[in-house]
Amino acid sequence: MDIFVRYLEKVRTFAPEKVEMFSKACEYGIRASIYIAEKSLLDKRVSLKEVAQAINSPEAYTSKILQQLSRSAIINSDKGPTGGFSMDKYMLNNVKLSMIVSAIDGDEIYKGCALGLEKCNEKMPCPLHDQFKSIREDLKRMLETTTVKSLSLNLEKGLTFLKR
Amino acid sequence: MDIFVRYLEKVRTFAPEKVEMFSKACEYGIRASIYIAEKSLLDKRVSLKEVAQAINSPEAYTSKILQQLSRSAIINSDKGPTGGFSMDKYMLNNVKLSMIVSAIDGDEIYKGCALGLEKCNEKMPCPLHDQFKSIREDLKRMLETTTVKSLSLNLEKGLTFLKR
DNA sequence: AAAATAATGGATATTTTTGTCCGCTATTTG
DNA sequence: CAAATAGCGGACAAAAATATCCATTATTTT
Ligand code: FES
Ligand code: FES
Repeated sequence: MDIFVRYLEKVRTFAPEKVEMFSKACEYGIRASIYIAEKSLLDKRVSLKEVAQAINSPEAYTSKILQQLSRSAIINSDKGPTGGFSMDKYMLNNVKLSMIVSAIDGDEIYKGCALGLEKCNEKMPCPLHDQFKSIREDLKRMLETTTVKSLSLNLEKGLTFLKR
Repeated sequence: MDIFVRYLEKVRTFAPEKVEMFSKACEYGIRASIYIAEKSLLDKRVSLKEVAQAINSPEAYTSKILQQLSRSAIINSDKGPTGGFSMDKYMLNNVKLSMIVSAIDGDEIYKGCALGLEKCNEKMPCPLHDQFKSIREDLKRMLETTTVKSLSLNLEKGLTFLKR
């Protein structure tokens, strides 16, 4: 079976280069939020440049994503010297990953059909519906129960990394 | 919280339109395989046109995907009159979804990091690694244990649908 | 008030993915 | 062997996602 997969590797001339669970924008958004949260725990604001360096993301693109998170009231942004991005106490204690994902990728991840049919639909399920449902629910539950704060605490302890 | 999400809906001016677990190519590939398998169970070959209609996909694009599956030896293709696509007995009984996904999307879905770091890595895990791992493993197990045949049998029974 | 700083918003560019077109090859039928 | 059929392969086109540029706005410091 591993041989089979290796064989496919060579033959795969067509199709996507990368396929990930979240969009790049969302990945940057989550990583940035965790970094901002970590610094906010120490009452520090961070500039766009700092964020982009910390999470190893393109600066200008990251700017767009932070704007989106700011508009969604998940993070604060302040202009001018001493300005930058931060997360206030309330958000620090309450923001779940699901909010960031919703703010950037929308709720397709929850409502979408595994096989791309127009919305997941119990009444006319696609062939993969049953098998997919529980996985999607696990993912949803995970995103809805995981706080950004808990992730930033692990980061601070040096247990996890935002870039390599 | 529901109000929060609805609020985001409006504010969401930036970012991806659709974010799905598999690429479109892979979705078409899986749906096509299930359809071809269903017909092959009745010893019928199907043309590209039939497949595209059955799964409601763009014909020319579907052609590319079927070529890929054919090169990967998952389905057979025959030229000329009476030609078309089919799945032989062996494949019919042995093809798992994971093989189709590997053939089209590659194995990024198994190896990739949830937050987009260069490959998932136990030694230097991203902040979401632990939470993500079990979900990814569930997904992997599901794909590796689900046969195309079983899905096509449910389809034949009218329990599931390839288009709406 | 002027200068410096940092985010913002809009336009634009690049890359990737998705989708199309069309002449070619192989196969079957008559 | 000619005609019809059906997939193949390469080039091309459109759409979406990702990424960049730069002038502007808001804020702070001097
Ligand atoms: S209908 Fe496809 S996942 Fe529910
Ligand atoms: S390192 Fe990110 S998922 Fe394993």
